[in-house]
Amino acid sequence: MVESKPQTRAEQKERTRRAVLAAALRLSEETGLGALSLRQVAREVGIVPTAFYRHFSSIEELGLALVDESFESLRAMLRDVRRGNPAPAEIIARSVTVLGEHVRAQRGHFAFIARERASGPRVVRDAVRHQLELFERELAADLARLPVGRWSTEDLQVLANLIVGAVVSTVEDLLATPRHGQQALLDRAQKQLRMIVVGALQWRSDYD
Amino acid sequence: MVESKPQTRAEQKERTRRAVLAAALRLSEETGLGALSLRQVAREVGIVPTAFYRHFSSIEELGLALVDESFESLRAMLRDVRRGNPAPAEIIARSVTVLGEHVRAQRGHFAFIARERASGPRVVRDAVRHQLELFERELAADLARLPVGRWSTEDLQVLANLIVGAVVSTVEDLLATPRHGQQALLDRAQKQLRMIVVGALQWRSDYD
DNA sequence: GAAGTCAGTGAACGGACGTACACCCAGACT
DNA sequence: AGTCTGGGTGTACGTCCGTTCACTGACTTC
Repeated sequence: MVESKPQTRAEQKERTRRAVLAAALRLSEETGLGALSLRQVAREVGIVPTAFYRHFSSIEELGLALVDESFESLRAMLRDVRRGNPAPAEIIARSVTVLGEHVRAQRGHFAFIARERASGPRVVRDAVRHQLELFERELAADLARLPVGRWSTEDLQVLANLIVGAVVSTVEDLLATPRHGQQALLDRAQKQLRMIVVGALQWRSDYD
Repeated sequence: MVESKPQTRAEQKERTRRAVLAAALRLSEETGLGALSLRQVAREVGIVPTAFYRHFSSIEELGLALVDESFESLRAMLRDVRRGNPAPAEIIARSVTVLGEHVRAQRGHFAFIARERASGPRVVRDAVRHQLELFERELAADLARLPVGRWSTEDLQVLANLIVGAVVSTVEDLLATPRHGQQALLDRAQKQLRMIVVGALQWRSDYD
């Protein structure tokens, strides 16, 4: 591997590192990270197997880097939703639209999270679950800022967990569905989120 | 392998077949089915690798058998919920309790579904997703029979999908949580299901 | 411009894998 | 009783794997 004009050495290293991450993301979509071999990744990138060690000491460590990368995509999505300060009534519709766009644009990252959350090497799986938990808390904080409803902290957590679960489930379905069927799934998700919010609002006054 | 007193030949074969399935279920909980080797399974069962072929022609085919087995567990759970004709107001509480019991008793099957739904070999993953879809429809039919609410067929599907998603998500959390923390997850699931149902009931009158 | 650093090379290893094949021998069939 | 059937055995193969080691040569440092 030499790959065109590297300029500085650090720059070239970073370029290869990114190529390794991209290759691993692509290949693991077919087999899962746990069944991915260091040699496959090296072959895909066009380097010799031993060169892999210049960047990561194992597939697991590479996996942890992919967790970081993938959750950066997820947070970018949240930022994209918040951008433009949508009115409360529009938040759900906007969120679902943005979700569809980001899943299409960053398919690999979303697929990685959905997959490795349930099946990766233990350390990777735990990292994904931990990050998802943080993400849930972040969402709960966002919900707390809404001018509608006055939920208790605990109810907010439960609600955020329910929403994240529904979204992850939607993402999994999106990933398994050809382009032309995806809008129907997004419409369904919108309906579900509305149901959840309506239920949560009612909940407070009726059962709490 | 010869294993004590076989009696008839078919009986002995069935016994080995079950041992193979059990071993594969146990081992795949650590690595995922996609990273499971035929030799590992054979070693665990105590037979020579080539004897594996007397029962399955590949790990994938074994996986499909595990899909059947696992969904049989899932349906047994549904039957267990229905048994005793719980009053509408108790259905959620009873369902959640039964869920907890069955996840504990058939941990392997539930873990298999949760895992391979997102990560298995393609044919296995598709089989799991297909079975889950059938299960959703079955649940929708159950919901339609309830004396509360009058949902449209489409809304029933959407609602069933939301419920199944929430339950699967709960199962995944249960599987990652030590015994003493599981009741809290079940309580949370109960709250979430109540929110969903309240929302769905409200939904019909407000938005449909 | 000499010395040093380090991403990438290439050969080699021991081990695990899927699968082919010839074989064995206890239960089933006639 | 004699033959057949088929689950399980044992050996052997070619391939892929992770990891070791000594190396090279372009960029960096002084």
